[in-house]
Amino acid sequence: MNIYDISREAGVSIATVSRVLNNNPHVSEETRRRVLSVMEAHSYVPNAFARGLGLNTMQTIGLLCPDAADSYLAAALADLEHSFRTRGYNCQLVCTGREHAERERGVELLRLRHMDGLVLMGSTFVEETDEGNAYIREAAAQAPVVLLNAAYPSPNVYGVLCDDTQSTRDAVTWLIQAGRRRILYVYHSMNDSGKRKLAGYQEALRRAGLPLEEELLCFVPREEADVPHVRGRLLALREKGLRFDAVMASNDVVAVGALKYAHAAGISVPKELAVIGYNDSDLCVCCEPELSSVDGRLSPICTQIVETMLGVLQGREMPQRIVFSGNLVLRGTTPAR
Amino acid sequence: MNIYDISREAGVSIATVSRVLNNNPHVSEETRRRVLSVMEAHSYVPNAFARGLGLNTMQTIGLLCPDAADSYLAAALADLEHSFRTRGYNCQLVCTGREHAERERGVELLRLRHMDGLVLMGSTFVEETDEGNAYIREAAAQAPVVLLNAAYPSPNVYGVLCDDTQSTRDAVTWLIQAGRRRILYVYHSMNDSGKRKLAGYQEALRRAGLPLEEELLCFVPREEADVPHVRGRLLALREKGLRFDAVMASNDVVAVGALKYAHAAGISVPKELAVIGYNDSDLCVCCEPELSSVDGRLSPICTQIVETMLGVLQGREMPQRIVFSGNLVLRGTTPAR
DNA sequence: AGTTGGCGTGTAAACATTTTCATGCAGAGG
DNA sequence: CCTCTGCATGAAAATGTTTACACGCCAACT
Repeated sequence: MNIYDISREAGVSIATVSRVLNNNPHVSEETRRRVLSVMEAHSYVPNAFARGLGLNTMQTIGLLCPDAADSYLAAALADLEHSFRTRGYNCQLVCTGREHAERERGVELLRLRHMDGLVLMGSTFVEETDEGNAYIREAAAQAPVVLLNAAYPSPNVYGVLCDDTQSTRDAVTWLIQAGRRRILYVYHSMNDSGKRKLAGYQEALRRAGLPLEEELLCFVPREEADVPHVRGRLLALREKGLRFDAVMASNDVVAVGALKYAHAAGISVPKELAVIGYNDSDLCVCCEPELSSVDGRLSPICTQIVETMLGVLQGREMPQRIVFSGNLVLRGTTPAR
Repeated sequence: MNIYDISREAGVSIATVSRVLNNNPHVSEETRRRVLSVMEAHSYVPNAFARGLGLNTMQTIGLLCPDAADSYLAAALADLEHSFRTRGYNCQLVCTGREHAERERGVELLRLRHMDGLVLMGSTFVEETDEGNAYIREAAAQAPVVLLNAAYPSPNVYGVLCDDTQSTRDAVTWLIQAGRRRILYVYHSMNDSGKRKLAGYQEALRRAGLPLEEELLCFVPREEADVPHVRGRLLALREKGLRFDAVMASNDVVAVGALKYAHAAGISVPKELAVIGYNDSDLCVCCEPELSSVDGRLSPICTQIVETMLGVLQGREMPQRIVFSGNLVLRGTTPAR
């Protein structure tokens, strides 16, 4: 069943059928009805590929996700896909992993499958050097690129993000005002977002007039950023005599590791140790006590990503960088004040 | 840049260029090299839509996911996408939600976007009645449909699943052998998989000669299948005087709710209350004590789904139903024996 | 020497749309 | 009555591939 069969049966030309298909107003009501009824009768669906060839688009957005199993990114995935679909776009999922080569290969699909735009999910995609980000610029030369919680100033590249510096600064400042003085910062990544968070931690201490102690910075490589590893790591630090009365974590999983550490070491939370996570994920409410965390505003970020992408695709001028401010969500792992 | 430009510049016909593109062996080494170098020079990429039109496929699989934010499905998503991509297929993500109409609309995209196959992620998709599953049969008339952890006997529909009955039976039997007699079954869904799990619970009791007590079946509607709701629900049951020494849960989140209940009620786990979850998700190791759970074999299931799909697409005969048996993973919420 | 077969290559049709331009017709205005 | 305008419609070109078929050439048989 193609447009010719329909046109023949309806006694019109294929141009008219096409017009009906595309809701072109230059068709008489009667003709439109006749054509539609023939389509209905054969439950005709236009060929997507031919349409793509003619229009040079199949209304597809590529969602590049370093790890769909990560709860933060999974939530973003669900949100983005749903919003794009209700706006008439479908999403191609590409789980790239975090290696440069993998990400580059993922971006390649933009060209190979001729997508209309790309969403790079997470600041994993943005590297330190300009050469490292060459692949983003190349992609942006083909179609608009929108970054989730990251920014990279370059033509046709847009960033929608949470002000991680402010959020982390606020959280750490809260801890300081609650009387904590030795705040361990446990972080799992030094990508764009990771750096912004660290800066926030440092700013908070500086503003409070506290010293920046090197030994209170605890880096955990991403592969070891799981609960048992973090727990073990903190236990080891304690063994070595390090003392701290609060933990600021770069994500919720790491924070849970800190809670586990406290439990293992017989340290009471939040009395002896306060803990704040990041992302306000489902995990928080599963903890005992429930985990205080920073809400990274994922939902408004996703909404804005879709808005930005569609705006650019419609030729509108869009801001290249949109920042939301995070909120501290207090629960059981921070003391009452 | 199209195939004509390349052919002109390389001094060959478009057929030859196409042959080079498709690794057709009927091209002399010299010609192939010349064509390739011209392509390279212009960094030519064949038009995906035209190719789709010619070949009647764009090597795309539709992944229909009721909820990408669900950790079980998110893990499956990552696994499936990666496997399909390494096998040359790309994935279209569609987050359908669990409503019948939404799912039906998702399946519609199979036709509209001309995908090569559909993976329905979760037994949510399979309904009780044959009329309810009409949309699956219609989809299967267009392209192969593979169900994740569900089965529906119909032509061109394939199911890859975990033997939930056996797994649940084993887990409950373990609890019985550990001396527990009043085992509360908390479940959040009565779809295909949910029913199989419940059957396993009942079988275990029957085989052990224990009575099936209606009051020990605790159904929690899906919308309330989160930690605080389950916790509240169990507290209410306790208020009403119900006593139980173990909880078998239909997923890990529900199990965490039971742990929270125990904590709130001052009940010690696993001494006074044993808890077993389902799916062996990341959550397990975040609990205190760590959650014992049933490994639903998601990874081998995903691998097999891809295998089945590709097999069918290559015209091979594939089994319509493949079952893996689950494993009980014992951690801290079950007593030592 | 003539036939056969295989291989490299080219021609042209097929794939199913969209879109531009032309055409015919009806009604309005001079 | 003629012209002009606007609208419904159609013819044909354009989109960029794949592929069936034909052709010519050379080597290997008969």
